[in-house]
Amino acid sequence: MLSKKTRYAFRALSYLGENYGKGPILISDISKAKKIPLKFLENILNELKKADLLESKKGKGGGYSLKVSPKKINLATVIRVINGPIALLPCVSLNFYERCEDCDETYCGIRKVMTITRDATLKILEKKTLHDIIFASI
Amino acid sequence: MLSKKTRYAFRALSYLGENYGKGPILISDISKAKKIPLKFLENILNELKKADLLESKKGKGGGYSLKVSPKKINLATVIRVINGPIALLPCVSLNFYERCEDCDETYCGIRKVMTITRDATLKILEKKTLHDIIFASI
DNA sequence: TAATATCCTACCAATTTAGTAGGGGATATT
DNA sequence: AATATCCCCTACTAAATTGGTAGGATATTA
Repeated sequence: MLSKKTRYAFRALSYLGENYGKGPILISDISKAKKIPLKFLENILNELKKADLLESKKGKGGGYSLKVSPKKINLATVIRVINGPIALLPCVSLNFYERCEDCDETYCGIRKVMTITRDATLKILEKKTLHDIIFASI
Repeated sequence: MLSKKTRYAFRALSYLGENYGKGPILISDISKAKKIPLKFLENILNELKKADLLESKKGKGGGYSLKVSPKKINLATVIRVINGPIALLPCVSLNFYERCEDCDETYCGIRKVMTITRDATLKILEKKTLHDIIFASI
């Protein structure tokens, strides 16, 4: 399950995507529009910025904006930044790999299935972008 | 990510699958063979029993055994019993559905993607069985 | 009735989640 | 230069979840 924080991230990014090209957007605007607790949102946007998905500007006229077009931000990237691994087991994660104790990976049946599952999931989440979720309703 | 408990469940079920048809197996045997803390395993097996995947017998000569053949126990079922929802959002879960607040499901783009993801995942996890993970190495 | 083995209730420490509080620092305007 | 604006950073906290442990109750067999 994705955390509430991740769902907030998607909603905030959608708002920024809808306003892409219009200059910096205030945290407080996003907070109001998407009903996300302000200080929590501050934290989320900052993490997305550190992950290079957003850029920010301080002072009057400042705010956050997408660093690249909504078509270039895929959902797998967002989930990894805010939620963590996409795979169901650490030993099949591409970005957060951790070895299993007491398990020979070559012969582990669970690992084989979880690898297939990971690939199927990634095929979708890496293809779908912010643009897709913004304009899904049309 | 699947919990440690779920991974224990898979390992315990694999052991029971390997010994299918041999009568009741002791919790302590599974615990030793698969290196799972005894009392924790007790709890896990009991939950699997309540979910109708195992049957148990008390007293001397007792223990746990699979209620049906390893070919009839799919991984999605096990995950749902021990880990919970398979979907990435409650609003797209088939077995643990919960409505989103502040979201029109008909037009929610995130929901659409997460539905596709869920279906792709289930297609694999509902098809793969205990038998598959036991004999994956061959 | 004694031994065996599961079942049940309750507890516990560590970690994660979902925030809140408050000030610091950069920027723009007046 | 002063001030208002707005992001940035550190620290704290309550509640829930995770990963167990302890101990006795209950059922079964010999």
